[in-house]
Amino acid sequence: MPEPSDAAAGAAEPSLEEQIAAYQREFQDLDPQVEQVVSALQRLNRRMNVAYGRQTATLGLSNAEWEVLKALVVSGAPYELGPGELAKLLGLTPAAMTHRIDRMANEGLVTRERDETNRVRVIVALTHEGREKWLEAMRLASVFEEDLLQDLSGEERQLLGQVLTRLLRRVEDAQPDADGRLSDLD
Amino acid sequence: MPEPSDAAAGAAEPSLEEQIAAYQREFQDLDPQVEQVVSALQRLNRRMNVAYGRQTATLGLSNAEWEVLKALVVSGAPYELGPGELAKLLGLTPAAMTHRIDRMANEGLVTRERDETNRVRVIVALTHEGREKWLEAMRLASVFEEDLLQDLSGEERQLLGQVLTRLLRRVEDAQPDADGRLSDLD
DNA sequence: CCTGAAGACTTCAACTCTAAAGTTCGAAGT
DNA sequence: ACTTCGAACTTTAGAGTTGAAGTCTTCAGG
Repeated sequence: MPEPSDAAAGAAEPSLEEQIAAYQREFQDLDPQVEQVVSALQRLNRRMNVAYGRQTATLGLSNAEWEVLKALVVSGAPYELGPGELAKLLGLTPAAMTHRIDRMANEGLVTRERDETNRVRVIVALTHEGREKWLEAMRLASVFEEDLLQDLSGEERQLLGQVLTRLLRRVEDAQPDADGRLSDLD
Repeated sequence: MPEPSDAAAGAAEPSLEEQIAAYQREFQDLDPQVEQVVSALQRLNRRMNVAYGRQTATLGLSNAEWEVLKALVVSGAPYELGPGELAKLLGLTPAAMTHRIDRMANEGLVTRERDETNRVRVIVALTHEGREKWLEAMRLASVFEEDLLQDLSGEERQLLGQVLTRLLRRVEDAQPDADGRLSDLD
């Protein structure tokens, strides 16, 4: 048996510390404190997304579907949006949204109808089943988030929230939505 | 001229506050403090990724290519890794990495050769041009990051970095890499 | 009215990723 | 040496995305 010639075996992901050390080695004028914040933030976010993905998967929901459900719920009653609106909110092209809605309509998560008062528009509406799925996913997510922050004191949570919000404001002010479609949904 | 019948026009992305309010309206047992942290974190991260994407694009680099370059640089001299290693590090399938390397080799960012001591392995090596591209991108990124954190005091930066690192550790301990390929690279 | 322009959505072709099968090579056991 | 097994990579088929072109509808002006 050829021993796992550490091709894919030895490519352990570098720890956060190792990675930061590597950056400093390769690029001297780098503030380690800044890099610590940025790298931890990005890595944390990725791990969280993986966790969300696993959870929604247990409900038979893809991340793509989860995002559409979220957008509809956040929009509030009557939980209706057009494909174009959804595309913009999720940061997809309208074409992609057309197909995504196809699939979700087939699964009964949403309905698609033409708006009779303005026949150019199409209305995508959350079904009861779609809303239930969202609720289930939300329950899982909130447990996970609560657990994640468990070790933080109330004060730390507050501070963390405030600082992150300040940073967010700074980015948003700096990039005034330049191209129209930024975002995935939270 | 049909006036922008607010189909895609009126779908302004909800502000962070609006979104959190919407979640609470639709799902009562939600800790607003937790949600503030999580939502700000996710949104901030997305905006940052958009910013990185714009920057690397000005260098004629896709985000995909940027990630491969990062992995190679972080691996240290001689800046060589196998396709399998890269795939694992970036959280892609080996198949996807094969194609990505094809493209990057065509553009001269990396070279691909068979390892003559073990002809099963393939060695992907950073070219001089690839390293230069990485450096340019890194310069842009570090300026952006420095600017982002500009309003934070040294103390705040330190605290933020520590808290995020604690959270990261918590996630990583909880999901011991379950399926083998988690991650994009930071 | 009829025409032209612009909006909202869909269709189409090209691209990238995943999952699974296929190919090639190296290391043991016999 | 021969065979077999496993590892590393590539190839192939299918899902999902983008960008561009196309369709349908509405509205404004001649």
